[in-house]
Amino acid sequence: MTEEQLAMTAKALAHPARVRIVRLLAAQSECRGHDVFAGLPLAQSTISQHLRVLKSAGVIRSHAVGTSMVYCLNKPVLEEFLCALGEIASDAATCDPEQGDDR
Amino acid sequence: MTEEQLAMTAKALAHPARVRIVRLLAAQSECRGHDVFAGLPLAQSTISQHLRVLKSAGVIRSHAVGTSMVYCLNKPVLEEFLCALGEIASDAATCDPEQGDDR
DNA sequence: CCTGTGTATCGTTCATCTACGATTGACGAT
DNA sequence: ATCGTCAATCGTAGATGAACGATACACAGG
Repeated sequence: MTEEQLAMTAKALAHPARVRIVRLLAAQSECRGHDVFAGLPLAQSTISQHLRVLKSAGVIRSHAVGTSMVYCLNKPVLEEFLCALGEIASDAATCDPEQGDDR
Repeated sequence: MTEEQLAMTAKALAHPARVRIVRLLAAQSECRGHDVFAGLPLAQSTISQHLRVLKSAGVIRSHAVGTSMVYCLNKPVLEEFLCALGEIASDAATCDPEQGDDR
């Protein structure tokens, strides 16, 4: 995974409202738009925007059901992201103590 | 981990230059400032700023050695982040096909 | 046909991010 | 003392993000 791709996915997750959405979707598998809108203390238009960000990063997917939308996590994308980061982390030696921060 | 904390760490990783830095540090354990500055096609001041972002999110640590700085990953922080996200992802059912995106 | 519901999009405002050059401050070496 | 090196910080310009209300559109129900 390139640095751009990693950064893109991270950016999609870089806002509390979006993390919340991801958690909602994880908790209930498929989730109607109304439930998402009701699950956050934000205007509908704002949430719609967050959904778009998540979707264009590939973190979630959506499809219409009747008159409304259903959103769900795109698990593979999330997993690939975790995997790529995990590899980086496991490469790292556990840079020991020397404890404090200086300067 | 709260949504804010998750989002904060994600935000720290939400820029290609910062992902790059994290990769550099993972690759060489401890890394002199000069090497970081040389490893990216950006001005020194810009890189220094990115380092600060990573550091204040707790993703990296630093200490002075002689006249220069040494940076290293803060592995536990990275791991906690991965772990928290991993739990979310594993909660999620694999929201099947219905394939396409609509609307 | 009119109305309401469910979402997306537009336009705007304010805040934050990114990048840079210039500057600063600490330290070593000459 | 003077200079060069290393890294952080300042100040600024331009880009992007976040939030909102208003509006637009598709469709279902009456």
